[in-house]
Amino acid sequence: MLERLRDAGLRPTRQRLALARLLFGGGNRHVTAEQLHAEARREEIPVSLATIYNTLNQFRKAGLLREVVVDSGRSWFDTNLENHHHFFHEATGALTDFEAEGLAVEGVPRAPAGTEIDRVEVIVRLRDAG
Amino acid sequence: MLERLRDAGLRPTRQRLALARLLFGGGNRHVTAEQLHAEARREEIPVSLATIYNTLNQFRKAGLLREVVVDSGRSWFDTNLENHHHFFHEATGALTDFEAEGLAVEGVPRAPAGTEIDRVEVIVRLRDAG
DNA sequence: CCAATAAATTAGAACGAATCTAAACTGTTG
DNA sequence: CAACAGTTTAGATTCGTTCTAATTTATTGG
Ligand SMILES: [Mn+2]
Ligand SMILES: [Mn+2]
Ligand SMILES: [Zn+2]
Ligand SMILES: [Zn+2]
Repeated sequence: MLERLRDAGLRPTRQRLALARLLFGGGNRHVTAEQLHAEARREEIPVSLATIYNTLNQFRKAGLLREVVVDSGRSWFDTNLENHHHFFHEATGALTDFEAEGLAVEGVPRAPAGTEIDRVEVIVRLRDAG
Repeated sequence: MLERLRDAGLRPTRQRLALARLLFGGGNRHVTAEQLHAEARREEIPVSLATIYNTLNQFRKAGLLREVVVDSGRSWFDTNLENHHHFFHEATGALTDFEAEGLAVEGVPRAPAGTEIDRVEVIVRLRDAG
């Protein structure tokens, strides 16, 4: 973790180390700022909400996290940096990955003049079956 | 317009009629609540911001508008109900349509148990060329 | 037409997510 | 270890959106 932070040009402070452990210590995950803050409190890591926001944004800028926009109103952060897409279940707010391998998006038009394609994002919105 | 509102089960009030004219009177468009409110003021249509929000949400529920989520923090409403997708230019906030004809999304995995696919949304994020 | 009634609109308060401020604290360097 | 830049923090602030409760308006059936 220490290495990872240093490589990203971020001082390995207590808070950043603890949050990096929560975020990257297990498998891949999606979190909101409030969720991560609650989790830190549970683990008795003393960290303010302001620092949670600072850290998530710094990690994102450093390329350690991605942001996923599925719902206006709150931001999700994603530790999975692989090429992948998302299911989003409106009813429950559940956000899950699916691999981009096997998925083909064909026939995307040319980008408007002066711009180029940064990313093609696919969001599969789910509803309850029935 | 009157018909359209009645068919949607919405009383054709002054405000709804005026807003429907702004939204559906010309070609297709994308608006935020604040944008529509500013436009109404310019046209000297007396309508409160609360009514703008009420109306946009009622129109969306009635299927007269779609919501487009490209940025956490503000909602976009879209008068284009055809099957289409979006370019989003992060730098400028410009949101533009492209037709779904010619676009193929293949290999979308099966929906998780208990759910079914509602919509497959493609967002092409743009950056400045260079 | 005119009540009577239900529905819609409104100003302003409230809310939730996110950012900002400026003061205290901590990691790094020499 | 001293000095300094970088970081954290509580609390204030901002912004988009929703809520509240009082007023106004549309509809209906007499
Ligand atoms: Mn929403
Ligand atoms: Mn954003
Ligand atoms: Zn993901
Ligand atoms: Zn559109």
